[in-house]
Amino acid sequence: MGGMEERTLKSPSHCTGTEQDYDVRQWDTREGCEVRQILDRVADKWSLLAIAHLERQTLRFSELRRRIEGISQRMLTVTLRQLERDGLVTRTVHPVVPPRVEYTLTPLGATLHATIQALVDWTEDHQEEIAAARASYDSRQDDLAALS
Amino acid sequence: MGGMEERTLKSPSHCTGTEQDYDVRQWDTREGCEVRQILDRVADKWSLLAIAHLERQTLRFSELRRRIEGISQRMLTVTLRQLERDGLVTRTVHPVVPPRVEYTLTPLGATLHATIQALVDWTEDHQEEIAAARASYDSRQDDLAALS
DNA sequence: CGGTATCCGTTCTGATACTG
DNA sequence: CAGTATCAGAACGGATACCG
Repeated sequence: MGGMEERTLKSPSHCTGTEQDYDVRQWDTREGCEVRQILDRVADKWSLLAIAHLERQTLRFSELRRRIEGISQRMLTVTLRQLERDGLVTRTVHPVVPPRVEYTLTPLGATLHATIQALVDWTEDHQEEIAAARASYDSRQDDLAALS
Repeated sequence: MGGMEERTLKSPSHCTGTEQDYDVRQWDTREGCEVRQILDRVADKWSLLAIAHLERQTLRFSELRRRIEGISQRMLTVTLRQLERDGLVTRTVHPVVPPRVEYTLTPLGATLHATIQALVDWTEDHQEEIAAARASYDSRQDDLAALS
């Protein structure tokens, strides 16, 4: 999703500008819109998983890596750094050898967890409907293609 | 995010496989996991916006395009096709000239709207905290860099 | 109007190698 | 252990041109 090189904090507030007549207007695409930017981060695949796994427990880097199956070391590092920067995760380095680095949700991160869980729950609850819809759509497409 | 060329429906169910001892296990990264795949789609930037704008109203292609500022014609088409395939959006073609194509949320899509809105609301509610966290993190980084 | 097809630069991501 | 650095391939996404 969005890059991470922007450090433009031009319009920190609600992106009100050219008014439109819908309640979705606060979070559309305008340049410098904070909400959209944060949403991109928060709706990110790996971020979602990391936050979910950190619920109510502190985990080490390698523990997280094992739990989030399929994530590369690089992506886990990048994701955790972003979450740390956003104040959603705390990173604690214990000055021992070998190094021990622990990650925890901040209170802010904890509040996000519930919301994320709702999205995950929705997905679980409706996965069969979606799979069915896809199968149906695909077979219709196949039928159309067969007419050629 | 995820590509759209996979039509593998190998494990349509809950991704239970190599068991792990956490409640997040149902939606991790294993190959063929439906939940993760759907989540990627649903958490997509443009999908979110499209669904949000379609709440309680039918919109034409061009209307959607105007409302979702910054989306290209191609991305809108791609997004709407995905949502249609997933059974979240209905596409109705009126056989008139010039063509008139209308999009509506399906009942399934409507149930997703509430969840998405919760995520958006969270983002709006906490955007200042996040902006502050970022600023704080960045200045700390700058301080560190200054020591070189 | 509502697309589709194509080209192409940008971003993302995984693999690999190396380090304190 | 917990990274960082680098590189290459894949995916994303915009611009453009064309069509029913």
